[in-house]
Amino acid sequence: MTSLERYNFKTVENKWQEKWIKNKVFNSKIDHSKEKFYCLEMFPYPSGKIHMGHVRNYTIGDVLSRYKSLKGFNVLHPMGWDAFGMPAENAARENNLNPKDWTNKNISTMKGQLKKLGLSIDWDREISTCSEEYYKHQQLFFLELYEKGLVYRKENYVNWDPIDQTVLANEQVIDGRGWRSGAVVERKKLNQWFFNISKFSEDLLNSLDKLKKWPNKVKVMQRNWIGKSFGCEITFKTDGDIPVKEIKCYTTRPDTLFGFSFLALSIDHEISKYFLENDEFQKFKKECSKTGTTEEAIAIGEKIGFKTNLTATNPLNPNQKVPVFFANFVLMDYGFGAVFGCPAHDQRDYDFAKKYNLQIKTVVKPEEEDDSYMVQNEAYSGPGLIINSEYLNGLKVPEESVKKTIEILEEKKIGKKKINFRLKDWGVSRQRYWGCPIPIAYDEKGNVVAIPKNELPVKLPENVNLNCKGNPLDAQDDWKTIEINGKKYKRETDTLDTFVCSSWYYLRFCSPNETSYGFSKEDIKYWMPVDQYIGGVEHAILHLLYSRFFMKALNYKNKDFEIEEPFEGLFTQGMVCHETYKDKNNKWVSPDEIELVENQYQKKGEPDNKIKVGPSESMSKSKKNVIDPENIINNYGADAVRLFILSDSPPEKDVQWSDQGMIASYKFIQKLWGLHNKIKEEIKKDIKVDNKECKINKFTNKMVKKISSNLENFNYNVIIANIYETYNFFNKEILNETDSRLLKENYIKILILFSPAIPHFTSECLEDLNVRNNLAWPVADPDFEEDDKIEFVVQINGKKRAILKETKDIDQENLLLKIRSNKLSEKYLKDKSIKKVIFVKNRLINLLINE
RNA sequence: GGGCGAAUGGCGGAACUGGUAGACGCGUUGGACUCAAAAUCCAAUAGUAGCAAUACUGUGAGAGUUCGAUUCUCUCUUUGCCCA
Repeated sequence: MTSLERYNFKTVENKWQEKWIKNKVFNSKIDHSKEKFYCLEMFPYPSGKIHMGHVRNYTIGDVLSRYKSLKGFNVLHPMGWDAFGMPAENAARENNLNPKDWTNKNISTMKGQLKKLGLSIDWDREISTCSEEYYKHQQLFFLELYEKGLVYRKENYVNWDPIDQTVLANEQVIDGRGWRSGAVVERKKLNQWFFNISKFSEDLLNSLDKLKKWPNKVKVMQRNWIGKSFGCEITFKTDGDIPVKEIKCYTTRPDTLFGFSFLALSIDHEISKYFLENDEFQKFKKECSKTGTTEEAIAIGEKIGFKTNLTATNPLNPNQKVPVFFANFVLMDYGFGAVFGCPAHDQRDYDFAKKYNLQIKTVVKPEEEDDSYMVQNEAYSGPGLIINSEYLNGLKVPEESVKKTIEILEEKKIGKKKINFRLKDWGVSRQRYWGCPIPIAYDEKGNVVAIPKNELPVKLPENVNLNCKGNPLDAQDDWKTIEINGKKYKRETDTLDTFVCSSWYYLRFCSPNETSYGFSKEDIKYWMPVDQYIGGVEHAILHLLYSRFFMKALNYKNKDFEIEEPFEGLFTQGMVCHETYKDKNNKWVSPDEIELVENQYQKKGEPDNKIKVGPSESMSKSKKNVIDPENIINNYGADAVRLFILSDSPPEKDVQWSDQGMIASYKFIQKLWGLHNKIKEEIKKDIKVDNKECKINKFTNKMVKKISSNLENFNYNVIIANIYETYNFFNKEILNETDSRLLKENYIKILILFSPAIPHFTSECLEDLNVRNNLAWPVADPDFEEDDKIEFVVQINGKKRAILKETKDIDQENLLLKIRSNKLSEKYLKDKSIKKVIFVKNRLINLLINE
């Protein structure tokens, strides 16, 4: 390529991508002489094509990986596919395909697209969760956890779609209806497999403190999710027409016990067995099943109750007897499925009490109110003092009151202190075909038997009819029926939640080819934990919590497994957003269907179809505000795309897609190429200039420091600004006579500094200068760190009045002398006395004078 | 309702542990090149006043600490996310 040609990104990028793959540049192996760095981005679901979110995620990870490699780390940077899941099953059903074929086709498309981005990935470690080589190990883990007692089966409520005969995930229920069938979703009880994640609640909570390199935001979310609460277990004495003498309940507010006005039970509470024959109760139960299973649905939905003939006695006030209800807002899996209602100080209880005309007694007042304070139109749940509660009166809410009341209850042997967690066990059963089969079978009586380990994997049958109702595996009689030791069994037909697959994939990357087990001890000992994990904040809770649980579960009763936390560092990147467009019919329109005519968007070729511009939102297919990365890469090149996606916003924040910004990045690469050729010409001239004050050395050293620190702190947008700054500097500096050797030396350093962001371009330039091997991250040279002259800010009474360029390390007296001999003095200091001088070395001087 | 964050030019954003606010980019304006346009290059670009030097105002609002606050503290407003 001659210097006059434009930079041909297609040729250059292709050339380097092929070279990198051919020479296995990014392949990693254990090397104990080097410090390792495991960089992992959340692996993609192979939905068809990559989207801009992927581009951003993987560019961020790639910049980091390349930087760490240049710093001398032994970097592991793998990629794989979260390949099981619903979309494959749906797409296969619609197009009459096999989910496996659909998935594999997508994987190959997306792999090609990722390669075009020039990512420094060790593709030899590629894994796919839908492959038998992967999921057989997962089945073994399942059995191991089962043996350790961390997996169990129980009946649980699910969202049931009566038309499709299938279980729906919460997000598949839209306005109470199935997303596909439109049928009103029911609550149904099904036998499901559970991972006992709640066993580790305390541990999952406490070890969050050890995760120093996690964003605080995510830790807070996980803490809230785990939801540790200090409360009290109280036993209420009951009377009535059924043989129940006491009911246990859990509360975090025992201090409001004098405001007790009803007891509410879950419809699944054990005493519901006395109401099996009661038609009214059955009707009520049906009514309850109409509200979804999510906490949100319960919170928003109307609170309804069913009054029993039982009464409960207030343990602190035996004269008070209150009614007992079944209520739809009480969940069986929180506490004991029973709560005591104190309407004055809990909004939910307040709404319920209003509806059923129950007593509302105020027992907490805000500090500034007097004792006659009464709760009016809404519950008061803030801090204050206890009132109307005999011996509890005057206690500070909540610091003293909760603790003190628990002590009293414990003394009276009515209740005891209890710690409760909101975190529930993880239901992993899914009634679907395209997932990892659960390695379990049942005998005729329904007894559970584990599939013998030597018969793993339990493979998914290949040719199934996906168009049947319910789980397709259920209809596979020949697959279902098996024989173990001559006895007949029926297989479990549920498959595992795909979150299980992604809970341990980072281990598999350490030993992708290990056949006997999911990973080898030696491999994970070297590579784990993941030093930097990068992905969307939308996984802040589930995926990250499940992965953390999986490590704890593998660790449990296993001395060999030494890893406690999978992800040492976490970075959550923001989304890629774009304006949304609607046409005159209020239909979403994609950005490439519109054109700008006289400052007004219209649909291409339809001048009367004006487009309404909506707010910028995260790119999504449903709103059509997507930009296809492949087109963009083809038009502008991977380096330009990488440059743009990094440049406009800090990586943790959302970024606005901008066509103009994209074009600017493309043009900038061209400008850089022009500069490269100018520099090359300069170097050829072999100029010798003896100049110790060489600006170029100072500048480069400053950039080494800046870019290194910006890389360390994920200030990737600032790095791009640094690159522009560097361009501006060299473009000017090149006009001056510069020593050729120094120019070359510094320019090579600069190219290395640029290389994490725009690797194809810099590789080409370095090769063009005959620089080939042993590239290492430059180190700032202390000789050139600072200028000899420093700009001092001169403030008079705190206001900036001038900037003086003076020698470094000048002291206060000498600087004052300089100021006195300056015209400044005439203007501001004449006839004034200096009261005080504030002197900050090598930075600023502030003179306080009398006005 | 509770928790965690955010607010800086026309726009995206920068500013080390309190020390020159607005780096860098986009956009806009003017100029060069061109028959013309595109592309490219050069210059200007927080606001107000001024020919200018310069002065004053200015980091959501209000207070406070300080010689000095975008940065620290308090109150408020708006807004995002999570939980209820």
